Amino acid sequence: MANTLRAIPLSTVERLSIYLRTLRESLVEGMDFISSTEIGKRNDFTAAQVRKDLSCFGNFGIKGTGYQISELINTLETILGLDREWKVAIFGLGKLGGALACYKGLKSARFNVVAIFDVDPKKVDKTYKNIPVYHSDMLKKVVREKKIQIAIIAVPTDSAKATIQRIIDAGIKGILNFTEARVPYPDEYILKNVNLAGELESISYYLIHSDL
Amino acid sequence: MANTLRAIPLSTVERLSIYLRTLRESLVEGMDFISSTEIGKRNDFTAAQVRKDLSCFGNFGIKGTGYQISELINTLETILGLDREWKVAIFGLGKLGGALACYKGLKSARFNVVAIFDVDPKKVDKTYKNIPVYHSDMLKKVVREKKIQIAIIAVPTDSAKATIQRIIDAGIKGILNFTEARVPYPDEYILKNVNLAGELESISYYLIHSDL
DNA sequence: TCCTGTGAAGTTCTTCACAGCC
DNA sequence: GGCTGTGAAGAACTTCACAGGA
Repeated sequence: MANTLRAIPLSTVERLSIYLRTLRESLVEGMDFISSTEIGKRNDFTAAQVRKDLSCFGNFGIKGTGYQISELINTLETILGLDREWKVAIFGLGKLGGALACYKGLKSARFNVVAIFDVDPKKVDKTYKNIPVYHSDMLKKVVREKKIQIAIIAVPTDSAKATIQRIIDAGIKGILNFTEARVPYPDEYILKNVNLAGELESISYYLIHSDL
Repeated sequence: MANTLRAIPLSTVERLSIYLRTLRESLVEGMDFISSTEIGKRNDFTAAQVRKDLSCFGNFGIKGTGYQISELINTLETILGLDREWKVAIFGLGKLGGALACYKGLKSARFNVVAIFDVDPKKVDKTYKNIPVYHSDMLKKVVREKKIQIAIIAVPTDSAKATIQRIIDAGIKGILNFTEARVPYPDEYILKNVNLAGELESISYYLIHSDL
């Protein structure tokens, strides 16, 4: 059954993103319908997992046939909130911040970078790839005026904690953090950490512990 | 009890990285011992979780006192394989690849970028930040000569699948993939995906579904 | 007293297996 | 025959709660 927004696990939501990518890919390949088995095969999930995930939100499939691809794409985009434009700000115009500002995957997925913040006088009050660069002191004002909803943190480690705190205080509820700083945040916020060092460290762990 | 390398869940390994960061931080603060409660508090885990994770690998704590910080740092570094140098290659010298090549967190954690691969004649056969840049055709030869163990993928989407396949064929067993491509890989390999769009999509999901 | 280490209990997530429909 | 949707079973992970040592 369907359509509750209660208690969907994060892992399910993350898989929806992956299913969506697979659906777009198979649409490009000219397919009309796709089965849970095929979605699973392309991503190394079980078919039951795929069906269970989708059934959290409704009955989208046709028995004996599978899922109508273009329809399911629309459905998943709506579920994930990709049917609207999100206003994103990047904090820190270093190498990583610059790379993220240029990243094609963002714009194409309705994540629109409308502001960059930095503290370097040489960077501030100019534009970078047509995106205005503001001094971080302008945070609250710009966030209010531009209705920024999502922050991406790519500042140096030593200023990360303070930056995140100010972003929380400014009321930006969605935060993607590329730094190592960890900051407590209110329940109604969502803060996700991407930890490059941590990823490599678990790779290192498994490389030395997979005996064989 | 202790010290089996059986069946440690990925989530435990990933938390070890986080504990390690916390330990280094508290060492800098001048602490000698730290309790599971304090480690938990700084990262939003329960104390029992911290103790259970650590107890997978041995009895490192002192009852009534906690964990001796510098000792536990050494222990975790050994467990995670950070007591050796890892040779890393970056594939794709675009904005992201360049940012990763410069990233301080890598070198300081024993991940040494010893080669960059690209196909652009303007970039190949030069150095970038003192790291030699090779044409991707040289993959097998360079991997063998430099004993590269870990690959970071930052190539454009359309060449990603083929690149990853060639890296697998070349026998690099640890792969960190920043592209959207998904490729099946042998069991003894470890391939981790960092999906920026996916992270933002789950933020988007929770922003619209946290009623309140 | 304080804090660890850990069985047992509890919770959450995944897979199984099959009824029902195309 | 093929495939979905789903309750039930199973597996995996987390928390509880307490014995025991510093």
